[in-house]
Amino acid sequence: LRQAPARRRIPEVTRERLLQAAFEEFYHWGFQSADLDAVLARAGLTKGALYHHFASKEALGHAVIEEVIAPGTREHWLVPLARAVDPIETLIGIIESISVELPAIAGGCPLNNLSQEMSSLDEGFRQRLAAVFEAWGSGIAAALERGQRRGSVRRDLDPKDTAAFLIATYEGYLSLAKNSRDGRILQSGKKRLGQFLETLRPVNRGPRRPMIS
Amino acid sequence: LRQAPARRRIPEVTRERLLQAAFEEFYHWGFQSADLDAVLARAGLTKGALYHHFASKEALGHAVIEEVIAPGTREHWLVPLARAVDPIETLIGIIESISVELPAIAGGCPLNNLSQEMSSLDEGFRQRLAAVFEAWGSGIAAALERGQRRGSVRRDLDPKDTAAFLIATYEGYLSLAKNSRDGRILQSGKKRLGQFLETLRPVNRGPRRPMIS
Amino acid sequence: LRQAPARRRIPEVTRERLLQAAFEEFYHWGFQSADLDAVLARAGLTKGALYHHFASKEALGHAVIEEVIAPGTREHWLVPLARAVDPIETLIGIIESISVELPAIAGGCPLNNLSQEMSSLDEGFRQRLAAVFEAWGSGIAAALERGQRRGSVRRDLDPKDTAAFLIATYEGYLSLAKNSRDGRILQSGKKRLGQFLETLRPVNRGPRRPMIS
Amino acid sequence: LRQAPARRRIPEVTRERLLQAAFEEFYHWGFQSADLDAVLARAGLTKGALYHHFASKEALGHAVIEEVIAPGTREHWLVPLARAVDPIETLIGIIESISVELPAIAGGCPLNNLSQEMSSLDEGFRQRLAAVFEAWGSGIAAALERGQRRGSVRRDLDPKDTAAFLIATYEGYLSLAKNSRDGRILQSGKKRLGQFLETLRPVNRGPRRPMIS
DNA sequence: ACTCACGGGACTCCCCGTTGTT
DNA sequence: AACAACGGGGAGTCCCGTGAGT
Repeated sequence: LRQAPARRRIPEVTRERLLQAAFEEFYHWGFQSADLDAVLARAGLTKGALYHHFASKEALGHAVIEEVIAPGTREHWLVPLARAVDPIETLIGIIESISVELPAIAGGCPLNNLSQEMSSLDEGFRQRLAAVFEAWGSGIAAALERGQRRGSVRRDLDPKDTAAFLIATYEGYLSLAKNSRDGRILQSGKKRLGQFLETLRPVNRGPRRPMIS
Repeated sequence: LRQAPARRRIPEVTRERLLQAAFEEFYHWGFQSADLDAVLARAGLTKGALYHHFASKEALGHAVIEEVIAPGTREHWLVPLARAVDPIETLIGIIESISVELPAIAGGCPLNNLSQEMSSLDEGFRQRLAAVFEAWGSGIAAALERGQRRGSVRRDLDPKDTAAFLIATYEGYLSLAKNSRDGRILQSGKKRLGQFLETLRPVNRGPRRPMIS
Repeated sequence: LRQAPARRRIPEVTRERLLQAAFEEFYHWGFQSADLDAVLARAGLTKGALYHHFASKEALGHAVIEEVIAPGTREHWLVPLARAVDPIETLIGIIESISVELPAIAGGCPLNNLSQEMSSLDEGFRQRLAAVFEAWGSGIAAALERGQRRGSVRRDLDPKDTAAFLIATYEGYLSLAKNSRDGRILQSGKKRLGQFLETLRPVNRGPRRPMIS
Repeated sequence: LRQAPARRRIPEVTRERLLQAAFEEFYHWGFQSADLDAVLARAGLTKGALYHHFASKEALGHAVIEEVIAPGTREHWLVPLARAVDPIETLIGIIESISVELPAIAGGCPLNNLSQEMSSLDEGFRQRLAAVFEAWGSGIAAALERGQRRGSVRRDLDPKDTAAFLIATYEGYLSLAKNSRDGRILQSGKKRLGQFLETLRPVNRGPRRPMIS
């Protein structure tokens, strides 16, 4: 009549489940309006587990940025770019892979969502989010620089500036698409960004001229 | 020519004060986290006045979109564009006029803020915000079309598409600037957008070639 | 270009509309939970009219008892009984006329409803309601006494006591029917009361013996 | 044999204290007008405890019916009747035991009070209250039937109908007494009900004739 | 390491009543 | 006599956090 071994208590797993559940609730409701009880229900845990691993809701939010959102950006953008031989081709591939289906666009970009909501309210959020944006921009810029050195990217462009333009336009289109619930607007954005990326190639490599230095 | 002491019981003024105070609180804290008591304190009114003019916080939010945010967009973008002889010059002027000072960029775009927060949570918000985006895009597109007919805008571009690109990039840069608290990133964006707008001019009018059709 | 004569202001009519609307709202929601704004909407009037005619919600409630409920009891019970040649026949007729349809029984007895809710909370209500009950009981008792003098009612019964029994049983059945939403229970009660009333006839007039003195 | 200091964190006790305090407040003020803060003050607890045990005021009301009022009826009526050898004697005993003192009659019957107030407003209340009435009536009817089989109750009466008459008249008298604040009216009712119950005995057992078949 | 019961502070909404006005 | 605008006090609900216990 022994008790089943049940779920072994593995703190790392518990922490990960909390982070994942919190990410999903924050993503849907925003950080401030998210309900910790809903997070716990989703994770199948209780208050005690949460406050054992995190000091407060705010700390949980910070951890979500650092341990869920930042790694997500890394996997989606930075890792492929770091491995890329031709950064432009890689960026085009990433842009292409963005879903234009409703469930995806209706949620928007987690990073941008949190940033819009919290960056002006909590300095701890802002700095952590800024760090993610910075890493994102730096990763793109570094890839472009390597491309410049290797000859796959025009030399007369500013990598940092170009990266910022890419990110801004990308986030802007996601934002518009989220509100309009219209996949076509995102489709149009993907096309524009693709065309822009083509102009970043060296002149002798293609017939196109650069749009913006 | 003395103004009456007034101040007492002018419903239009009261309503306007409520809307303005609500706009400011919503702009700062987001809609869901905004405190109606703070709105009332800012407006110098009480619960009775609010409940008399608006059925709920949600109704107040809807009214803020329609009666504060939408008119703001109209005044800033649509009116100048409607009067414009050269739409490109006008758009460049508007872009130029954007402040890069911290207090301005730290808040972000009211329209985009509300949209990010509420469009996926409340259909009433989403539709009203979408209507503002739609009017904004249509206003730019109409101005570009007129420019095409009058010869001040290249004929080989799609007005709607171009308008969407402008808005997306504009909002994206505002978003990045808000989080980074760095005016330089917005400065860079303004420059990029200005350069892009120049490429929309007819070819014979300038030496530049268009970047994106 | 003269303004239409519109509704002439007839204070008595306004007061009556307020009382009627208040009665209906109180009947449905109970006094404490009734909403004065709903009363006014039903009456097609506004706060000013109400507080011109009544000092407070409480005063309105008092007036409803005295000017709506009490007259209702008078018309339904006292007037027929006062005119009655044979009080027993008259009482049977009144009992027979009670509707067993759902909309009627679901509301219950207005007098009893208010009494249950308010008599232990507000002495002003209690006294006015007690006065209505007292008049009701006295009216039945007086009719029975006249019947006794005229020979149409058994002389070995106490009129006051018999009246109280009638009212109690009548209200009790209405109460049960209201909760059960079952007309059959009220039907059964009407039958019982009718049989009881028959036993009040003098012995030589019918074969039955009285149940309770 | 010392009792632990206890008092801390025994959910069943806490829940019971909430139910009891709620019952008393509802009994005095009516459900809708009862103040949850008063309930909590009476129970010596706070909002958190209430919200932990009950989802809403409505749920608390439902629980009060099922866990306070229904058991009260069971103990007072159903248990004695279930054990009764002579149901008529038992019923007379119960009726006799009703207090005619002011504090008791001023409150009225908790079941009837709630029923009057809520049965037409909330279907959840109505059904739960109807279930209590149904159990009450069935308990009396079952006891009468047993009496009929054993010869202690007249066979020419309908048990269900007779039970309904008893309950209706009982509740009606309580209602009148509550409003009049006069114990004599309830005294009179108890006498009437006692006399009626005597007529339910078999004919050969006593000299009396039945009043109502 | 995690559970459960509970504390307690807002926040939105409701609604009675008042005031200035026509 | 009646209206519209507004004052202002809670009421019910929500939800973050704590603490004893296992």
